Amino acid sequence: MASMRRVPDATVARLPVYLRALADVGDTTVSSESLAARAGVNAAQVRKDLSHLGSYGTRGVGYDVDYLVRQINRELGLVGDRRVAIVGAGNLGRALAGYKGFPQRGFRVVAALDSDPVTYGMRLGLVTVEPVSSLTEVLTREKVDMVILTTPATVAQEVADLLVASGVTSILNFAPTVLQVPTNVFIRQVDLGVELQILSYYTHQAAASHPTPAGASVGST
Amino acid sequence: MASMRRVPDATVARLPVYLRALADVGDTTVSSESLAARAGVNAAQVRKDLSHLGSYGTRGVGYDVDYLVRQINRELGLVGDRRVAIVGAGNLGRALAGYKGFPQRGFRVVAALDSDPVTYGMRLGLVTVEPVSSLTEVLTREKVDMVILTTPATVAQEVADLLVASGVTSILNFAPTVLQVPTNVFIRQVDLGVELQILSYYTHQAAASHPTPAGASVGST
DNA sequence: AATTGTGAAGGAGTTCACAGCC
DNA sequence: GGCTGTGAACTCCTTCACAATT
Repeated sequence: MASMRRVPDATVARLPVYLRALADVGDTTVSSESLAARAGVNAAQVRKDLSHLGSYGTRGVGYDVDYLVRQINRELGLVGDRRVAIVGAGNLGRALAGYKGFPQRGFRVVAALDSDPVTYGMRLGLVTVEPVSSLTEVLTREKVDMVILTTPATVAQEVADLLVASGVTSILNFAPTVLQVPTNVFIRQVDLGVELQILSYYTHQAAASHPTPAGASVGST
Repeated sequence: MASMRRVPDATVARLPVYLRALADVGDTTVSSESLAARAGVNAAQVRKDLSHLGSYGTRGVGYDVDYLVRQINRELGLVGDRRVAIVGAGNLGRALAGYKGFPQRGFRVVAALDSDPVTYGMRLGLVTVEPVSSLTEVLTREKVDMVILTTPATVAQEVADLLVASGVTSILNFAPTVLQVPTNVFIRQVDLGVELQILSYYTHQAAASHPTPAGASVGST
């Protein structure tokens, strides 16, 4: 049965991966087994995950690819384009402004802001860097849905407070800081240093078991 | 008791966060409560996590900050500097080459490679882009410990095969692809599109419950 | 008095295994 | 015969609650 609302967090985290995998299925239908292989998970997992969205498969056949893609997109709230602002125009912010993967998946970078006057007027991809002092105005003008935060850690909390005050409720945070925000604001944290450190642990462990370097591949979330 | 080897994955993923949090504790000791607040987790969680490394705290007092930092670093295998190569010198690869957070945490970018002749000789931070055709040679010459993969998705698997053949066992993959690698190779996947899509889900859900926009903050891993 | 370390309870996520359907 | 949907078993992770320790 479909409705018994609330999809588990772990499932939500995998739906985008299924979406990615479905993009290069040649056929019009796909089995849980085949989709699982492409997404790098267990087939039972795929079936359980998809069952949370409803009974969209056909026994003996599999899932209709196009239909499934539509259902997952709907569940993720990926309807029209999402409008994204990048706050912090350093190395990383500049690279993300031009990242092809965003427009491909429906995320349009519509503004870039920084606190350093040197950057004002710089062109990043399709937008021009504006002063962070006009934050609220820019967010309103560009109808921003979500913010990518790429400031130094030292000012990240301060900027986050401003964002919250301006009504932003979705932040993808690259600053290596645990942001304090109200509970109605959603944060996803990406810390590249942390990723490398975790990787370091597993590599180190595998190396420690000298003779047999057998280990397990480590996923993400 | 300390040893009953094997620290749970969930704990490993939090150790770097504790490390980050410990960096700006002013005092010489810290309580699980205080550390938990800084790291954004529950105090019992902190205690259980740290108990996996051994009994390094003092009842009634807390944990000695310096000592704890050393123990966590040791557990993560963060001893000397780690040598990192960036494969794929596009937008993202170039930005990561100059990312300050890496050297700060002991990750030195010692090489950059790309398949496009236009990029050969380009200076990224401290290194010069070399052709991916000399991959094996460069990895050996620079004693590379881990690779950051920032190629387009289309060639990511192909390049990963090359890396594996050259003996690389740690890959931080930014390409939106599930890489097929032997079990002795460790992969961490960072997919920026996926992060935004997950964020989109929670935002969308919160918006759907119209009148009361109360939600929960979403962590990362 | 304060705070750790941990057994036990509780919750979440995964995998199995098979009935049910095409 | 092939494949989904799902209850049940299992494993992993989190939180509670308190005895042990300084």
